[in-house]
Amino acid sequence: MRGMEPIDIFKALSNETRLSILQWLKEPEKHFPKQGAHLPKEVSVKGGVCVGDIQEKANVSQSTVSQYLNTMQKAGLLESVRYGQWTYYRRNEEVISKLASYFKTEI
Amino acid sequence: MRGMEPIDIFKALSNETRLSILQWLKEPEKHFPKQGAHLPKEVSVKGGVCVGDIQEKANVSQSTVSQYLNTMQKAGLLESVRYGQWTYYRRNEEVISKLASYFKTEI
DNA sequence: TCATTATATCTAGATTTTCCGATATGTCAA
DNA sequence: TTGACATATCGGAAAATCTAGATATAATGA
Repeated sequence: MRGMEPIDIFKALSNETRLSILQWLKEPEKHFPKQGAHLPKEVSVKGGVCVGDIQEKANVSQSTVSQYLNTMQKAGLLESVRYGQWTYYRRNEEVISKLASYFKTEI
Repeated sequence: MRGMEPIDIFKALSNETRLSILQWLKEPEKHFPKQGAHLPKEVSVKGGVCVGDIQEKANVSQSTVSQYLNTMQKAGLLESVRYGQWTYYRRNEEVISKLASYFKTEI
């Protein structure tokens, strides 16, 4: 994780769907009831949701959601873990809380 | 001032120059030494800086800075006061602090 | 090995944003 | 009035972003 780039983060947040995804991932169990269905229970991807589940909820094409998630990851808002054929995305709380302080002090 | 629209705010912040303007206006006396030069001293436009001074510092065309300021005002980040032939822009601290709480609680 | 499933990447047309020069509007002072 | 100055708005070419379909990659299981 390189230094936070506020501009890239703001660009990532400048889209209704991407902003929603970030908010959904605050409470994955609430917004993605089937969460973790594919995971054997000894594996934990805490807070992570797979691309397909996010796509279904976001209601955009598969390529679009994949690109959205990539954009958000490059901005630092999300991180991903691959497990088998699934990629689980979750919030990068460290960056997000840095962003909140940036907001308070710099904006 | 209508309800805050986070997306519009993030769009407004997704530009290096606009973001700088917002930050410059945190400390106008520091970044705009000639601040208020046109104002008779009985008139106070506290924290406000005129378009020309902002343009000079931002180093973009007059029409561009005017549009930037308008964008930021529509997003709620700035407010303007006209005095004679000058328009003074300053931060809308109320909206900005609402935004900071929005950030903490919703993002 | 092969078919299937999940995700990523490539490509491109449509849409939006950027940013300027030109021009309009508004204010002041002579 | 008129001319000079400050700012706003208009119009448009270029650049960036959006979003999807097509295709590639990777993992799984039969």
